[in-house]
Amino acid sequence: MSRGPQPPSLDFAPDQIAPALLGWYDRHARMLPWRTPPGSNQRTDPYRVWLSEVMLQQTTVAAVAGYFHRFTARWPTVEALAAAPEAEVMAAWAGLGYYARARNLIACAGAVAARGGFPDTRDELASLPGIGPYTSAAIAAIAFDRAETVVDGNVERVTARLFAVETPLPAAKPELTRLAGLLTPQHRPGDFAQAMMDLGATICTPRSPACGICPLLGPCRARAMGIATELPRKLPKAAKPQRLGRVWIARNGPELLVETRPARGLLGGTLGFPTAGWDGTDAGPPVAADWSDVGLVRHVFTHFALDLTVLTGIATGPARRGHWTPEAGFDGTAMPGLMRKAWALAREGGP
DNA sequence: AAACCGGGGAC
DNA sequence: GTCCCAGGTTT
Repeated sequence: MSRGPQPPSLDFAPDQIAPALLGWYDRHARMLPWRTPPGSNQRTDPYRVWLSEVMLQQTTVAAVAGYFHRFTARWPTVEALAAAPEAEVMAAWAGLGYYARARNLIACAGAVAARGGFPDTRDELASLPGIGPYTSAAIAAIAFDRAETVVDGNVERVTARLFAVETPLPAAKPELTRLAGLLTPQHRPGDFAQAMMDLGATICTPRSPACGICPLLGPCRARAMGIATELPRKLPKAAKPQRLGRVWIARNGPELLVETRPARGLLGGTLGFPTAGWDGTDAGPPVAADWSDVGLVRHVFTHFALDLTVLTGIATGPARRGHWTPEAGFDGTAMPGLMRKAWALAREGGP
């Protein structure tokens, strides 16, 4: 039988790592709203695991906690979430970013409710919208005690350092996944996955790892070599281009002109004010008005930076785009960060 | 394989 | 301010 490349000879046996890490986790696990404490036999609710893991994609515990509380208070079960109006879910997600996640969340809730609950295997989970290799392994391990290997950015960093993998990401990803698999125990795989992520978040941090208090200090090869802070190596990233655009904030008596963006693409499906010039469109004002330039909003997206000129005005004709909504009770927090900034500027300098 | 998706924290 | 971080889907 053909074998892949064998690991270099190590100073430790891979199966020694899980017991050491689990011992540390039993003492130092972070208390998180979606987590059941280590050792407790409390059942882990797959709905809460799924919701937290989707929210945590590309973001941090601190950013997610408030959203998680609001979602679970309002929609305590996946069936409740599946039954919610889409616009309410999008509004509750506003500010968290990557809005395709919210659209996939809604689609996934519908699929899970229709089949009578979450599947309990990684492959079935991975077939659901918005659930890829990371999230499927995390739910299978944490909620269903399956011995799946969970690989996120924390696990990549811990593993790269432990084994001193010097190949830059993203090319190193398959090797790091294979090495992480060598560490994954059959017993308590969910706690092990969470322990790896806690270690990466609190001790084995990107810039200033606290190696002195690390439970894996002994076996860590990068630490021994003095290159822990340099790993994982990454290919240099391209500079972000600068884009320019305009946003129009129009009033008509007590009403504001707002618009729901197309479901796909940039800020897809989110509420905001009509814009042009930065997102592939080049439309004129959405309504006739005597526009005043009240300033510039700067915002940085994943792959470009944006300077958006904010224009305010009193409508003198019918709206060509969007719809009028009463300004009284208008909730700026139902919009993404970019539109919140524009709205804040308009309230300072607008009519 | 590469491009497309926002926002927050550390420094 | 500037740098750095972080999964899934689509093409």
